[in-house]
Amino acid sequence: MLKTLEPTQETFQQFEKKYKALADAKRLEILHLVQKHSSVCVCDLAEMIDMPQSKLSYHLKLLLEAGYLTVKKKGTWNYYSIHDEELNNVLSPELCCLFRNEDKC
Amino acid sequence: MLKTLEPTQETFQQFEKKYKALADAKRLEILHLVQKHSSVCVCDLAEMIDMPQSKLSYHLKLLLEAGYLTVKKKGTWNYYSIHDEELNNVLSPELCCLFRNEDKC
DNA sequence: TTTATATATCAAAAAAAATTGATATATAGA
DNA sequence: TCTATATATCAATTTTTTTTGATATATAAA
Repeated sequence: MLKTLEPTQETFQQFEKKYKALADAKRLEILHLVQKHSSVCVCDLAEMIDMPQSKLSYHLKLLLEAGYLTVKKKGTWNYYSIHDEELNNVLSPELCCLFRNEDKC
Repeated sequence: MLKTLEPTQETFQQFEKKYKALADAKRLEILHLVQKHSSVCVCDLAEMIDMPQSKLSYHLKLLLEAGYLTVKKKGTWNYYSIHDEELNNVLSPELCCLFRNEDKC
């Protein structure tokens, strides 16, 4: 059908969560760094961004819960990567360039 | 030049502000309602969204400062409208449909 | 001029989010 | 097995954001 459905309260709440995760300079920097390195473990990232580990883990958790990151465990290390589809759903194409490597950028 | 510039701390802070403004279900609803009505005054909007006027003015201020809205004064009334360009800069095309009327939606 | 209405803003209180330091768990390597 | 490292999580504190009710300002209408 062609008709646009009226967004519900729930819709707005879902986007609130998505945007809240992006509403922090440090988390945006984290996303950018993760993108740049494709896959990074917490300790390396903590060094790059100069942030205490527990703090970083907190921010990673928010980004993860919002769907912007994925994790893979390797031994004691947790490697984080960008979840492109989720980011693309939310960000304008111009902004995606900040968080993805694309030919067109 | 073709090379992508590294984003600075300042860049991330600017986007933090942009996303913060969107990181609230009520503000998203406000944006949607303003879009739907093209141009609305505070008192009408307050009724539509069932929100005390001072609270609404607070949220309108944040959206205005983030650049997503414009105001026009007519007598005692302040009419708010969507600032499309700003929204488009930040939102994915799919999301813009929530806040704009477009042929393709 | 007086009265009523629309709006923004302010200060105080409440609520939510972020930071910190400590600790628990799991794994790798000696 | 023992030790060291990577990570997540927790409780307490601090910071930021939101809400509330009151008030000031401006305009319109009587």
